Amino acid sequence: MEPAPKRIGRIIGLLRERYPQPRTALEFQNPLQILVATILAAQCTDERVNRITPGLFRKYPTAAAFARADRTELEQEIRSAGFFRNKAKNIIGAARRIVEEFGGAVPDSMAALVTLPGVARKTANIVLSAGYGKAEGIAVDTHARRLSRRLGLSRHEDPEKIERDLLAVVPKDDWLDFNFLLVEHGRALCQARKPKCPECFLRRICPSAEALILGGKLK
DNA sequence: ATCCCGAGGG
DNA sequence: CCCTCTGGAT
Repeated sequence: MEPAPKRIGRIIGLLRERYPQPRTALEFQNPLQILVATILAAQCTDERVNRITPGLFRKYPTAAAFARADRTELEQEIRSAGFFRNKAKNIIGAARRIVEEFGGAVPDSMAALVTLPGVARKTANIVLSAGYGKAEGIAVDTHARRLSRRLGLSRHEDPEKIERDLLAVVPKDDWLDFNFLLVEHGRALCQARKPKCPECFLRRICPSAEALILGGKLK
């Protein structure tokens, strides 16, 4: 295998070729909406979140509206996303802090975002990139973790350690899109259960597919 | 390490 | 049945 710094350029080039418009599948129109949608997306498909959010954003158009929400009512509205008690509590708690400490506007820095309840680096990175077009880091979710490990970009399990490994090899100009590129590829081919290595355009530079090639199952 | 938690796929 | 879905707090 080539050293990571060399391979990463090829990987990103091939991913960009295949996924020319990398972006989140979550539907949103402003930073507050991508924040709420990302909180809801924990351990839940984007598709399911997108079924909930249109009605939610109509009913709660601002942080102040979420801050005033009846918790039990909100729990029922987001129930199908799972973890609904924690998520409702965090959405209301984050909205209240946004109103009280940030003048009603979702903060646009990592340091401020991670002070919101229910928001850690993954969610903050998504809000920064999708909501503000900024990148202070790279979001490491279940897809980014799985693909980073399969591609040999990190051996760690802990998302924060994986992010450090990624930040060390991914050129800064690619930080903004890198998570979305991995997620799109994770959904299209590199699924958790049955990755489609035989038809994957990365198979020749992927250690995981390489194992199949050497085993004679692939070429 | 454990808990939160519903829904769909295999 | 078990695994997975863009995690975070205790």
